[in-house]
Amino acid sequence: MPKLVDHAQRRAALARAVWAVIDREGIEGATVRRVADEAGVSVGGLRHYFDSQRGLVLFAAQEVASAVTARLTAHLEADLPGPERAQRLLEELLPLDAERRVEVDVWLACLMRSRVDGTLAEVRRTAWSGERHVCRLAVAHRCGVAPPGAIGDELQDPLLERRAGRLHVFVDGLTLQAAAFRDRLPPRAVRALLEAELDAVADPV
Amino acid sequence: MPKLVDHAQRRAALARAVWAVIDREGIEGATVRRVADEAGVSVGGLRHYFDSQRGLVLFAAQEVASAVTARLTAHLEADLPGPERAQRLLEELLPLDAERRVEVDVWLACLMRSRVDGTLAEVRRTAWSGERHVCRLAVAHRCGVAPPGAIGDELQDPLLERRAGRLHVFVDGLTLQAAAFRDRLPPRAVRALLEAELDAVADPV
DNA sequence: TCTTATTCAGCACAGTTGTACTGTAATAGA
DNA sequence: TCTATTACAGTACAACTGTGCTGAATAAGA
Repeated sequence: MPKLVDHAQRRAALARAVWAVIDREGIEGATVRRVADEAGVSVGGLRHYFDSQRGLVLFAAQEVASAVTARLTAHLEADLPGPERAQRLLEELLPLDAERRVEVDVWLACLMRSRVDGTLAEVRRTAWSGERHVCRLAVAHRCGVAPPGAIGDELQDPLLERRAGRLHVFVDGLTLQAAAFRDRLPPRAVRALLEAELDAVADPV
Repeated sequence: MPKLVDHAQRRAALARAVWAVIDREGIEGATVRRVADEAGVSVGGLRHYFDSQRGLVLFAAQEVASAVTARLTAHLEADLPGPERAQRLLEELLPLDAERRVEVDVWLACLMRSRVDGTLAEVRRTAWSGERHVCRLAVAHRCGVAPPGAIGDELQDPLLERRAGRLHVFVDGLTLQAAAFRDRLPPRAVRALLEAELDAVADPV
């Protein structure tokens, strides 16, 4: 046998190449040839790990979810006061630096494509549930109430559950605007808007 | 000379064909051939009105802005109580029926592409300013203060100006979620969320 | 050392793409 | 009636696309 490559790690690296190409040329530029060039392999080599281009893009989208989830769990394991933890959690979803900007760009591109590409529709649904869960966690930590246990569990207080829904919409708007109108919404402004929104979440009990 | 066709009207009809194709197959499906098929002309016939595919897509995006603007001015000329006018104005930006859903899908697709297609970058900027203006108008009409005169003019009350910015983010989030997660956010829920947000805009003066 | 499964590179191929080009039918103005 | 111009259809072509295939280099296990 040859070098005996770590299959999962190799696929992850190729997914990062997809991110780089999408970041540079948009999702329409994410062709097998350009991704292969970006990763420094041939089309045949790429095809050894992904049997179709759709599978490649799908995996790249799933890797975005994985990367975000990893950072979120790290924040949840860290010892932080509730309000600050709420802010940090939601900031992980926003394009506040180069890394998260790429993730958001890839994610939004795949989100749009999921309308006509069925293979992406499933990851879109799970991402919505996951993001809603993060919003509920943020509301719970901001207000000092018990966080929901599993994904899909609503907050006990109906008012706070409603506010989590509103927060979800707001965070998505912040994501879209910060990604599409980068010049109008620099990271500082994004953080300030998010902070104000979290204050409003906890305002009158 | 032949039939002596109305050039502008013909271009508008072809732009609608672009909408239909993007709605059905996404922006990647908006090739000259498929648009020509949709419009019932040949590629040569299409090229007689648009000398490039990018120009075709650009015009289709501009036509979205035109359609929305036309409806907005109609609402502004109608005689309605302030709060209801505010709601109606913002509802024109949201995918609440089939027509507006197509517009939003086309717009979001072009917005994403504008990151890598310079010809779309300009229309993106003007759209942001226009949408911000609509949000300021909505806040002004909801709160009974003087609406801004020209696009770009801020609200006199800094608090209300800040709330217009927040409303802008929220409306974009609502647009994105309603378009991408149609099953989770039916039109009724979208309207309710918007109404609650407008109530919050006018809540404590 | 030999075998054999793994990791890739490279090419082939059919289909699609944007754009340029030619030809043709049609009609307004002379 | 003649002519020049407009509105298309159709074709051509080079570039690019995803995918299938072949084959070579590699190194772990016999």
